[in-house]
Amino acid sequence: MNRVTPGRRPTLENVAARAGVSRATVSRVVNGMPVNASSQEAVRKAIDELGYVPNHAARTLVTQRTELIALVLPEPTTRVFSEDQFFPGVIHGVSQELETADKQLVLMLAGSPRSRTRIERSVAAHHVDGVILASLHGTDPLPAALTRTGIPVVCNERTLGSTPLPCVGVDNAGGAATAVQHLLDAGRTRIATIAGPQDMIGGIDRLAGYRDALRDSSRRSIVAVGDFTKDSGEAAMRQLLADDPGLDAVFVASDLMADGALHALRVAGRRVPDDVAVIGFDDIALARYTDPPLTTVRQPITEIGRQLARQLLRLVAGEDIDPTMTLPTELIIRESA
Amino acid sequence: MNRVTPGRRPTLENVAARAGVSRATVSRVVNGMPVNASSQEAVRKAIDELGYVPNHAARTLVTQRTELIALVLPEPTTRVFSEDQFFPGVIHGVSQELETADKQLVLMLAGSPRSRTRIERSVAAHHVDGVILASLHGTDPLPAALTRTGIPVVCNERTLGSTPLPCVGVDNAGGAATAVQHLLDAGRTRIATIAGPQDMIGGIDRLAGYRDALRDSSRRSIVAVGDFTKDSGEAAMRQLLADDPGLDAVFVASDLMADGALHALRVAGRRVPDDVAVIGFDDIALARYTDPPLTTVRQPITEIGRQLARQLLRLVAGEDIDPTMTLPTELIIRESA
DNA sequence: AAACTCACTAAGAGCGCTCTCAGAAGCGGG
DNA sequence: CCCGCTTCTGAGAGCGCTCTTAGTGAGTTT
Repeated sequence: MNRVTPGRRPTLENVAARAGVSRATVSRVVNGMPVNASSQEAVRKAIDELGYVPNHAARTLVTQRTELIALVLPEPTTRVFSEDQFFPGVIHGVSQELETADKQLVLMLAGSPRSRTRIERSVAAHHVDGVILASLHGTDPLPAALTRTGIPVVCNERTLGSTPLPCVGVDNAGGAATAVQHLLDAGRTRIATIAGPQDMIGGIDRLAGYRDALRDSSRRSIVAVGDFTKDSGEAAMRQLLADDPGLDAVFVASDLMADGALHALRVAGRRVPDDVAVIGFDDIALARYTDPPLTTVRQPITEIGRQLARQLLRLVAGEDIDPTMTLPTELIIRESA
Repeated sequence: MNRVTPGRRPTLENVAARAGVSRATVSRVVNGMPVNASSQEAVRKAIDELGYVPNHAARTLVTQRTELIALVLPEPTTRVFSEDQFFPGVIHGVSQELETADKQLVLMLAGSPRSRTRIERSVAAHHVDGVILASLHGTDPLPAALTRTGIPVVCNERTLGSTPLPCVGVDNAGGAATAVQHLLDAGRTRIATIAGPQDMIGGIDRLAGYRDALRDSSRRSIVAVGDFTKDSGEAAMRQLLADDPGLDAVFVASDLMADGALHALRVAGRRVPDDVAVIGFDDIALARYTDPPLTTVRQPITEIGRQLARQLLRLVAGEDIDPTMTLPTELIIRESA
């Protein structure tokens, strides 16, 4: 029975019959392996006429490759759907790179415990060839669980937990230090910081960079902690002003918090940058529109996504990679400092 | 050979051998069909001990279902990675709904022509069970191409082209009319609008709603057109002020454009809402932070995503659905009008 | 006690593809 | 003119699962 059953998609078998060759030959043509020109032609013709498209599941079953890459996002964090555009940027970079490799992107939001179980099951079932993990908190058990499945995993920012994972991050400490140095160079003397959450690499390292730069200059550190949201930045700024009304600069660990800080400063009657200089971190779209436009440390978000995908693809292909990759940041000078 | 080959994942066969039953029985247990309690127990035990996870590809091959749903986003539009948070919201809703149905989300960005071909091929290969199409421009050939594959497709906003597609949208015209009515009720007499692009449903219908409401009140319409971006809103506002310096209200077809308009008004020395009242559309996060906070027409973005997924799942399950679904909007009154 | 029903389970045939392996065909050299 | 060599092609065996079709044994009826 090699007739094309109506209502059913044509198979390799049908194409082979129509072209007068064997299944194997059709398979070779489809996969670009060397085949006699005349059969090649016959097969192509048959494929066109039949509108044949290879069945993905059947291919996966034998090759053991799904051509699917999962991007796992920890949904409940403030970042996923916040204004900072971090995840859209990463998605953009990842999907660019996957496109050139002809893989598809499966988006998995790790919100509820239920969804985490689902993700683990799905990965264990070899539903995907590899996993990109984004911005997990230190205590998260997901990396360990996924590593156990044997599927390649990469992560943005190094993991805080005990499971070491290949990762690509940005030079948080270096970027922060550059920002603080810029403030020092401008003659600022009482430089505070609004740090991010201390259970995330970004929060920790940016604070460390701030401290490093200040220590070198033997000035006192003045620290408040936020959670990367605008509101928390505003609150932290008020706190700092209360603690040290004489501060003349503040390095803020995220642009969103910096926006909040600018607000608090305005309310407190301080002029930016005249009275207080402000530098943010991230260079999100908003940074160009704050009042005044925000001087900030840019992190190459799309590039992070791209490299994440590239590293993972290497792993999937069985190549060795350098387990840590750090991308440079860049100080973007606008008007707030 | 029913031994578990090392380095290879256990199969149904292995589980069956270990539990002392047939493959079919294991399959029944896995799929929750009625099975004798004792064999059930034995099978569960064997599954646990072996760490068995069903092979997805094999199952797909026979059931013809992939449990995958594609979300196709037209990448080059201004919206995908802009600040308006539309797509993140839709993704959120979609993935919520897919989670309850135990399906996975495949994200496809339709940017380059190459990527569109890839999407078509992928869908034609039955790589996914259904497709959600978001915000396509009227001239896009993708809906027609996808419909041809026989895979269920739903779309947000009705399509402008010739291919009618099941869709879920919001009451753009109604929302716009409500906003304009609110301005009329407040005694405004010269009400302008900044419309969105006229090749997108949102742009067209919101303008239509504005016109409807104004026609009923027999006032003149004053129209400028933007492209949903902040900059275009600012430019359009300047244009309107030049055209009719006496206007006392403006309905803007998106919050992002409204933010730009507020800026232009401030620069022109008009007070909001005293001199000019402003109403936006969307109710994005930013709307609460503009100066003054923006009165706007909220569209239930997450709910759109949820309903999109729900409609598609019905289609995939072979059920009939009402091809058009319109969700209500809500006027959120803040300080700009 | 024999016949018959009923609830399960076992066996086996695919699903559509890849890939190994052996055989066919083409080709120059002895 | 035949043999060994290379290059292609075809047949067939799976990949791991579902689902239909028989078949088994226990329980019920007459």
